[in-house]
Amino acid sequence: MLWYNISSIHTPCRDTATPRHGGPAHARFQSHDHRACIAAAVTAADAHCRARGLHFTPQRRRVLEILLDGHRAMGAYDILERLRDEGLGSQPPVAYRALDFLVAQGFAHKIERINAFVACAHSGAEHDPAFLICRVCCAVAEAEAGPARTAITAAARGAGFRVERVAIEAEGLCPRCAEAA
Amino acid sequence: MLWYNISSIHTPCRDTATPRHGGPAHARFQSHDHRACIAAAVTAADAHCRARGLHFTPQRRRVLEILLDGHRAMGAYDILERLRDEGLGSQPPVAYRALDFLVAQGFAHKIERINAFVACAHSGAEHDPAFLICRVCCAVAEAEAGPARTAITAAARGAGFRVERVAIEAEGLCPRCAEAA
DNA sequence: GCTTGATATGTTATACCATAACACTTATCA
DNA sequence: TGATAAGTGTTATGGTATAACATATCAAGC
Ligand SMILES: [Zn+2]
Ligand SMILES: [Zn+2]
Ligand SMILES: [Zn+2]
Ligand SMILES: [Zn+2]
Repeated sequence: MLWYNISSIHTPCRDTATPRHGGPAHARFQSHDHRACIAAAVTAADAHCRARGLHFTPQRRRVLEILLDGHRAMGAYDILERLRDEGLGSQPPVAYRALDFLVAQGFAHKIERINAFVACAHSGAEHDPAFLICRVCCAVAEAEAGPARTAITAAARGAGFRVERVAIEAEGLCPRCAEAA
Repeated sequence: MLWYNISSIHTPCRDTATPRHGGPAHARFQSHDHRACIAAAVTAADAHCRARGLHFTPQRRRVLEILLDGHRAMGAYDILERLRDEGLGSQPPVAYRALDFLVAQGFAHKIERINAFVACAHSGAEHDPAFLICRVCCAVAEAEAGPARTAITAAARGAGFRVERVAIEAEGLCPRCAEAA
């Protein structure tokens, strides 16, 4: 189970601090080599693209690194801000194009509930993600949705609907906030 | 299984016609008394509010009627347009407040994937909705998500996460578009 | 009735999210 | 090396949602 925080959404998390690796709150990797974990994910993405003849361009790579580095769900404009600071782009389409690519390749996921993006916790391996979103602190975790996906796919088949993708997003209380309440 | 169409979203359904009851496409109620079905849902909402001391105000009632009448997923601004035409409100908060109320009471659902709202197909009875969204024609159906919800709730419990609400939204091909393909 | 607090509405302004469109560059391959 | 596809830079705009504050309405107790 991976925990991320999101930085800038409407409510109730506008004022949420933006924890980094080793920071407060729901960071899961309290004592791992985050630099190495970023490198591993980027390397995996690189190999994936190389094998398929896709262009893992500097911009796309950098956006993935930013998502991995933040280790939390981020809005497209959060990412754009980082890119701008680094001179890698200044207009929304720059961020959205890179994010579209990363999502299409499975290196990142979009969380519809909060209009945010998060690096995949599984290095692009085939999987069915579900997201657990804390309504108090806005931390986000990626969980396995295999059984739930199977259930909804079966239900849909009964209605003649052919499922291609499933978004499962649960809202509730993360362990920390549940304990505080 | 209930089918709705949505009227104004980004892609790929910008140009989608806005089917009404008895109209084309995925309307389920091809031969029922839609006027009566609207009345029944409104009456149920009225009773629900009366029992709880909630104010089922004319605005809220009218927004529910609009959703029921359209019999499809609608954006907040679609609804606002209707309200404006009828002299019942002209600014975004008017629509959003009514929608927030309806969603909170279970009379309507929000579909995150397409930023749209739809009248509940079960007159507010306790249930776990999942939505099936056709990526070609943007039709939307409400299905039962009980087993899937159970699965994801169990998975979350394993992570110490306490689930309160689950949004399950499947994207794929509706029967009609699957057949056409 | 009148006060009072809670709830709902009217309105302005603004913030936030996402894409269309077009010019230009870079990569790929025959 | 010319043709084609893919990626990037940039401007402008469209679509979604809320903050904030003034006003009105409702419900309950005095
Ligand atoms: Zn993932
Ligand atoms: Zn939390
Ligand atoms: Zn009907
Ligand atoms: Zn369809």
